Amino acid sequence: MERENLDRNFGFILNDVSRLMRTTFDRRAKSIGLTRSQWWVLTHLYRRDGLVQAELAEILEIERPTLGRLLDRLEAKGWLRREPDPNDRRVKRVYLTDEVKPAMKSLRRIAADLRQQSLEGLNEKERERLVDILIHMKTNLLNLSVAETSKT
Amino acid sequence: MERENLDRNFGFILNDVSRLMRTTFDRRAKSIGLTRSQWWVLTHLYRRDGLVQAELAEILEIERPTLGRLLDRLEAKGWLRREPDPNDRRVKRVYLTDEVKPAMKSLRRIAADLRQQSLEGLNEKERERLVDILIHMKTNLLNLSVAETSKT
DNA sequence: CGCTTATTATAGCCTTGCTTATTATAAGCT
DNA sequence: AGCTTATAATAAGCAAGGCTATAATAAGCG
Repeated sequence: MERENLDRNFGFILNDVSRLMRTTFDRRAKSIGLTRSQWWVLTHLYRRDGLVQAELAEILEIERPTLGRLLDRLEAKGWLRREPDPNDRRVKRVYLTDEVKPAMKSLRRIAADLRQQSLEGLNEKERERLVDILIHMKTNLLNLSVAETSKT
Repeated sequence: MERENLDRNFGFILNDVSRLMRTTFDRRAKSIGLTRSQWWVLTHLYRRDGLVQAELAEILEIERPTLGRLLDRLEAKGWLRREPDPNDRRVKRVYLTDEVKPAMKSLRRIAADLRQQSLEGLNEKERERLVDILIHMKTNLLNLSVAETSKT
């Protein structure tokens, strides 16, 4: 009979939670002048500077053009520089500027607070459980994606 | 010490899962000519036709301008009509066209399959648990949102 | 060496989020 | 009735996803 309960359609609840986390983060980080996506880029570069754009896009699991425009905005605001690779002229490597370090601290604080607040009322076991389930789902979905878009 | 484990940053895993579900749905629904967001609009109208745009936006939990443009595209493709309300000339009511019904069946199939496939390998109890946790989180986040954006 | 294939970055276009501003109309109050 | 406030829809502008196409360059191979 497949009674569809719209209120418990988990696909959309997931979507809602994801959207709320993004918008809340962005609202709080607005004064710093960065969005969550931008922060995520900086976080990865912070650990590993000088990455090639294609590598970075791969790590972040976003498309290259999407990353390209993120970098445009970040570069325009002075958070990073793109430098040509001396060995491969197709390549540009991405380096953080010195402005980044002080901002990172505030952003990590924002992220940690938000994580804490969104999980309020859930015990440690439930939190672990949640992450396990999400990782499981992600694996399922990635397998589908690979199967359906393989350009053979 | 706050060792940040990027691979288990649940905020981004959540984001990834949500994005993968959206893109997978959209890929599969492409031949019908609808996106997941558009399908979600139609689904609600299907249950309750003739809604006022502002009500519909409220139900869908999206901003009015966002809904407005969604409706533009849906109307342009002939899935619905906007009609003026006879009692309140500010208002437009939204009605589905007859093309919708047959398409809904395929879309529900796509949604159900995707739900099934993404949850593959998780038992009933875990699925219930997941939805409970997500609803809990959504409540937490909505409370934050209300507190931080109240236009007093 | 020279031709073909692969790869990097980017431009361009589409969708869906958000915000803020504007216009038309209704409702409320003195 | 007339003025003020509230509400509905939309326009305009920004961000971040996706996809396809293109130019430059590298790599592979006959």
